[in-house]
Amino acid sequence: MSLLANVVTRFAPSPTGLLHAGNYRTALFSYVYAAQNKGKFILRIEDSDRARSKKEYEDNIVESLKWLGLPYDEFYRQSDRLGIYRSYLAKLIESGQAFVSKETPVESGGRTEVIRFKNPNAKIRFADLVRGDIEFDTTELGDFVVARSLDEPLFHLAVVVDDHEMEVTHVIRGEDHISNTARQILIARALGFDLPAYAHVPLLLSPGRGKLSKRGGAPSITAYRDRGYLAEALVNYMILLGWNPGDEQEILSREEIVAKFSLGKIQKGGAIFDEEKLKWFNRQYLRRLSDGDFALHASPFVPEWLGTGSPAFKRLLPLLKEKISTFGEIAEVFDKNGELDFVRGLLPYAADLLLWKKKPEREGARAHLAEARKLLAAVSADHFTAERIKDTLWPYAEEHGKGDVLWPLRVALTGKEKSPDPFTAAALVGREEALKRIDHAIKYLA
RNA sequence: GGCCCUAUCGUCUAAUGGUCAGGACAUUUGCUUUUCAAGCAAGUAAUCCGGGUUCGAUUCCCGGUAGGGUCACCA
Repeated sequence: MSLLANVVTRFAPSPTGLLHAGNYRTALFSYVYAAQNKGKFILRIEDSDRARSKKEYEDNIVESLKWLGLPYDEFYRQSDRLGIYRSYLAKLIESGQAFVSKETPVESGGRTEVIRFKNPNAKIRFADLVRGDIEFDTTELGDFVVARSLDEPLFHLAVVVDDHEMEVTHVIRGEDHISNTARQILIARALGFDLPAYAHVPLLLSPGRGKLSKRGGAPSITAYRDRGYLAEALVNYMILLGWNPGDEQEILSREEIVAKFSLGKIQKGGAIFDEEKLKWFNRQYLRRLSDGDFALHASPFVPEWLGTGSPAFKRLLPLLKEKISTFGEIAEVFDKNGELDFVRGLLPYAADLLLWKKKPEREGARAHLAEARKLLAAVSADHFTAERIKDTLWPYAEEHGKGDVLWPLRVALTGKEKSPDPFTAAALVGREEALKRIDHAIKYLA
């Protein structure tokens, strides 16, 4: 990959709502492309619509980028740059390429004049880095509005001025901007600017194949964080939506992504965001975490009675690591009726649950339980590990039928239809508690 | 509706003017120390349709169809 000189890309969202994965995927493309070329990545808040823009959304954008690990080199806010737009607007008017237009207000109290761009009605053609040549006849656009007044520039004017002033070389954005490009090129030409390269990436689609949108129920990026997804997993999944390195590798480190990325290999069709596959990626990343990092990420979801510092959590950790796809699931497994809440205490269960459905014999179950108890009692508290317990019980279980012995034991220990194996369960609750629960089950069956 | 864009398994995608059209997720089945999950193994599953060009097209061209985007004093 040859290095392009002075690459500058930007992510230019408007803070009018919480942004979703589709928005951040284009940010990711921009970031990666800049990083690959050792260029600059700019965050520009497009808040020229003052009425709809909110600081909280801007904060969320900054927070999301930080979480995803997409640091920007420069930060701008359009509302801080009104003077700049004003001077360019004045230039356009002076040269006769824009004019103040008298309007009849559509609604009462509406504006009576706006600034319109004098459309030369040209055919615009540009080479898109993703989709090739695109041609537009701008005649149909008419003399479009570029500002409400000198101090109230509109989107197209602000974008063109900013991209020029910030020396943006590559405009990487969603394909919903394709038809805006012609207008923006017209303005840039009028101002005598050099044009940036354009790369319009396909949109992310909802499962219903519509554009991913807030209204369509698309979660914000911070919602994924709050549900216990790993940023690296999300980034890995997002970069593969509409792009791939050309081989069959799917798990890609940040370095590999930056090294292998290429605008030309971006897909032209839209891609559906599939949460199932995201979960799979998350599981892959989650399993590679060290125990310390795992505990750190798990912490917000671990119930208070457990705590990540407890010995109990330490024992639970390997189990959790293979059981969950997202950290949010930790809260579920420890919930009442969750798979692992037996660790906290035994919930009432039906005596019949102790009977293995393939051979539901009360007496047999009772006898096996009694024998298992005897074997278990022989293991000292110091050696009460899943491995040791298994070694102790295994020969007996083999001899008398694994299901016959193990099923009742597991239910006695956990009170649940679904749970970890009885050896692990016993180790998890500890020797005293395990014996107590087995005693309880034996009485229960009497 | 005008304009623009797109089209490979259910989903994300790979590949090629000649391949058994490959991989991953999901799904199905089997295996693994009782259950559930995980893991492992195997299986099902795709080139939108119609014309051309060509010895040969999923690949190139045209048309159709379908889907998406956009048509603001929003961005």
